[in-house]
Amino acid sequence: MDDLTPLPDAATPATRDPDLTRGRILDAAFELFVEKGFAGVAMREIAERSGVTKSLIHHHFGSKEALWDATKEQAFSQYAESQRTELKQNPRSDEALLRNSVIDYFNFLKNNPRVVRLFAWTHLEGDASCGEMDAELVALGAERIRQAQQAGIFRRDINPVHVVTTFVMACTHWFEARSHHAQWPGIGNDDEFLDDFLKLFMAGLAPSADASPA
Amino acid sequence: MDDLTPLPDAATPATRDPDLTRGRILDAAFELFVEKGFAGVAMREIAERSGVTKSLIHHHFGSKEALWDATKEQAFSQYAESQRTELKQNPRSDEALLRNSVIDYFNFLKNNPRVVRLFAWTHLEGDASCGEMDAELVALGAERIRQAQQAGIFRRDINPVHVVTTFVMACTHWFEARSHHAQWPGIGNDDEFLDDFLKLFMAGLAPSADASPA
DNA sequence: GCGCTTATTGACCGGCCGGCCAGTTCATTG
DNA sequence: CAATGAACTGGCCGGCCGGTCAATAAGCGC
Repeated sequence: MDDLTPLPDAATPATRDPDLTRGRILDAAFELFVEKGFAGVAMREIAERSGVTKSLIHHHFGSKEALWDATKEQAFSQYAESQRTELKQNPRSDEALLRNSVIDYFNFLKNNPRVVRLFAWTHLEGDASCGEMDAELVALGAERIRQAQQAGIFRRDINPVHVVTTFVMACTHWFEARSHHAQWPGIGNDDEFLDDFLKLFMAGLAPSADASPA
Repeated sequence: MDDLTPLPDAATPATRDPDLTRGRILDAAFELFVEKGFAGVAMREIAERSGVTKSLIHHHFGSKEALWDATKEQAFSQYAESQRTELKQNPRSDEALLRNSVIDYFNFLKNNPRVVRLFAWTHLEGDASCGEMDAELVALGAERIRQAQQAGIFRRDINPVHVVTTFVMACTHWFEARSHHAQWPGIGNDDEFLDDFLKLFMAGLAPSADASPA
């Protein structure tokens, strides 16, 4: 039955496939929620975009809020998995690792603008679930920095969690607030900003000559 | 029927006062929009909270969108004035000025969480008006940094706009995404984070020993 | 005092909202 | 081959949405 299915594309799958239907609904919900936020999207829109009846969405997800939760959970679990693998593939703790982590995180956000927006909506909701998910990644990164501090690679008088927090927030807000600073005179593009931020960040972390160890 | 109205306090001003009415509507709209966003608020709620009829809001502002625009404009003009006076009161260009600017901006956000949320909603809308308003302030700050660079106080190989951008974004996101990182293990409170960020930031700006002038 | 303007009201509108339900189609399975 | 249950549909519901309108009441210049 799957031999020459020429156009199973947008609508009307050749055969019933609840998993695929669920996925199509989630995809449409993701796009629309990310674009307009929970309150700004109508179930009818999601139904229309996913090529499915409104009733069917309720059948699969129960309610609009449950669909929103499912949307966030799918997106965030993908995000967490992507970040975790990236973080764990290099177990060494040095300056280059941190620099590359910043670059990787920055590029992830650059390539996943919808995840950035989803974070922003979630923050405004006060939903802490995405933060809990990040806690593990941050703890991992902070531990690497702590090791580098003890090895004398980075200055010791800064909370490693705040090091991670600083670069995560600077990168995230660069993309979240793009419309805010896009027109500022003299501002550079993504790569130029990343370069300058890395200069500031890495130099700020270097052990200071006059710093007295606690 | 209106003989013994015992409580004229919150509502029912003794006499008609359209300016005060406008203000009450704007206050209620600000609180609600900031809390739930444009799409999440019903005109009926604003009417109820401000002690005014829904029709009266339309009389004064025309439409929900116009009220939203008026709300943003009022809040942002207050923000801009507050920041401008703070920035212009100290014309010198040195390390202490930048440090104090960061502290002032950080504390402004800390004391005005509703402005922070309004920025976030506005960014998600893609509305660039608040960014245009900030452009003037940023240009002013960047010029100060450029002067300090030429005086040899800061390293010269970083775009001054990116210096401002970095601290603005780190501070803003600290408050915007509080629900995200509030539960991270080992993270400090507002003042501890500000201290650590300033250490990183100021040390990162110091002229590097081995930097060759362009 | 008398109008004129305008602030203010409450009732009302068409339309859209999320959700529900009775019914139909389909795949599985015993 | 039933028949059972899940996938799926169209239509409907009560209620809320933003907005309008005619009518009233209060300030204000004359």
